[in-house]
Amino acid sequence: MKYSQMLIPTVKEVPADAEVVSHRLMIRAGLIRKVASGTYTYMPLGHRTLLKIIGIVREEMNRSDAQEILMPSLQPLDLWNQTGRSVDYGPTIFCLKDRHGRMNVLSPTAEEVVTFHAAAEISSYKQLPINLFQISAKFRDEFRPRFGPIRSREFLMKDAYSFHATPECLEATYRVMYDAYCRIFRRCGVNTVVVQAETGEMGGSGSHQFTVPCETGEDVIVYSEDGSYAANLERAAVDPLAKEEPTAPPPALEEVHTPKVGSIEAVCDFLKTRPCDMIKTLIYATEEETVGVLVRGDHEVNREKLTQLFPGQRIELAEAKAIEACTGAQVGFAGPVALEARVSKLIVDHAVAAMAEGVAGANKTDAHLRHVVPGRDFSMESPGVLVTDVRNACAGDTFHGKPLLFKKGIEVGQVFKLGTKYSKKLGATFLDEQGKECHCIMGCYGIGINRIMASAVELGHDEHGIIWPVTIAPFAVLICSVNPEDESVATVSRRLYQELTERSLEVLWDDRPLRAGVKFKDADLIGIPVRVTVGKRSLAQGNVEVKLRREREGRDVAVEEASQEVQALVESLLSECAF
RNA sequence: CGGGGUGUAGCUCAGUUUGGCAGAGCGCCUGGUUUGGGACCAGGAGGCCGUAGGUUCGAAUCCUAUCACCCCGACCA
Repeated sequence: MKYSQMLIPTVKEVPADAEVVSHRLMIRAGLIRKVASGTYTYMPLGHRTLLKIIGIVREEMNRSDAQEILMPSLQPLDLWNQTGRSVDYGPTIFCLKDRHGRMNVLSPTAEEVVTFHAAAEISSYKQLPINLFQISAKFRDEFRPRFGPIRSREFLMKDAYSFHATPECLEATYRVMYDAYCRIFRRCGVNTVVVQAETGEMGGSGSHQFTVPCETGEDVIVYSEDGSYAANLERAAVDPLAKEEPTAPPPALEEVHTPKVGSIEAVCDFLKTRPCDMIKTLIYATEEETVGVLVRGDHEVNREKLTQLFPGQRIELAEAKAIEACTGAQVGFAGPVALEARVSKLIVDHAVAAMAEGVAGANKTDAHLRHVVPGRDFSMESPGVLVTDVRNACAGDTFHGKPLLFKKGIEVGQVFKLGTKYSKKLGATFLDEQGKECHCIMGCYGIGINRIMASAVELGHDEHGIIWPVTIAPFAVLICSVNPEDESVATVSRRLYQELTERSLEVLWDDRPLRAGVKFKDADLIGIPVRVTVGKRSLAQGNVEVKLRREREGRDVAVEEASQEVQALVESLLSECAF
């Protein structure tokens, strides 16, 4: 392909709305353009990279005996109502009404539709297991699209769904998918960390998340230094803290007047104390009960851990009105003392149970209590009270005695064991060998195609531009003709282009009649792994210059040997991404 | 959804405080000189100042509404 004929709109200056490095470079290199918030067009170069990634994903899925299908993005809301996910997903789901008044969703994933097909087409254990996948546009009405293609409202996802007769069979396919994912990310040239993950609104019993560690990521990975433990923050467990032994018997409760001082920070300021000396009391509500949750002032409640304690229920922070009704005080003054009687359950985090004493709200507007002693001033043993782990891990925590470390990352893939959640709701059953009707056991497996692309840029770039892994680069080789009007340069360039193309290499030929500097800057920006520079200067010695994008210096190679040499280079780059 | 910010040329942004000819750099077009790391000279095209109302002799500038986009937050009581 000739550069002069291709739409590669590189820019020197970055549009103001690009924040993170991958977003900036993808715009500067002319890979993408924004259409509206969270929606992007992939320009020719960017599209080629998407196709490369899709190709690798497709190959590995096929190799794993998954079968490709294509389901509609437009799906009846009714199916989503049947599984209850129209509610679980909430406002993140794109919903639209057609001219007949029917409600439709723009698919964020496809468990409902694929299970609908399984219900219709699968009737015998002899048809199982089966693994179906598609690569298609997905839609999420994100409350806040950001980081360019990393969190967009429309994106490309590979989603696979497997159906099984037995848990062992699911286990086997789960393993196969897990291995396929390792190969896919390795072949795409992005390093991933695999962590235990929560299943969120997908439901199910087990999950692993594939995360690319980098600063831009929105996910937090928690791990121990020796690698024996890794989980995402939603799931990361912590050891209970050691019980603080008071030096002296704690004084009696003391009420202090704290007018309009509601937040942890304000109370600390006002009472000259520290967040870690406070007991934070949060009031949650499910459909039928009110729940009190106690964490230390410097800790955060972990929503997933809390949700686990109330299976089958939605648990949300209570509304201000409900909080006032429950505590008898304005928001900001809830506290554990005498709270047990006002809530149906009281969840106490281990770290609170370990405190010798603390400061807490007094359940009375504009008042706090000092010297609140867990166990003395509120029970930790009665039936309505549960002492457990409900907070996020944080710096200083350990698990199994090993210090926990934290790293940000971009989630690029996740595998789930779903179980029978969807097959039960949608009636996907089969007859087993005994003729007994059973529900299909399911797994599902997702990969964010655009996120692989963005992650690769996050991992592979320098101050001049992108450095693509050869496997997903838009082209493997760039021929840069620095004096294209010179006859010998034109001839040698054309010859090299032909030779390399005949060797099945994908070549972009920069034939533009521009100054060398401009062309080199563009070359660095778009990040093609191998650059062959053809110019009068080296041609005088019968040479061209061959340079890797990731290396500073190139070297001269005789024209006759150039294509052979370049092919060898490309192959050695390819072997770095082989598994 | 809450808070903050920004909408002026394809891009980055001045001009708005204090109302008075629509600006700069980059990019684009033409001609010339250059030609291995974003060249130089000369000429040129390009904007209903987000949109709709209002105030005024006069509005990019002041007022009102509205839309879009960006940032922070959205469990820290």
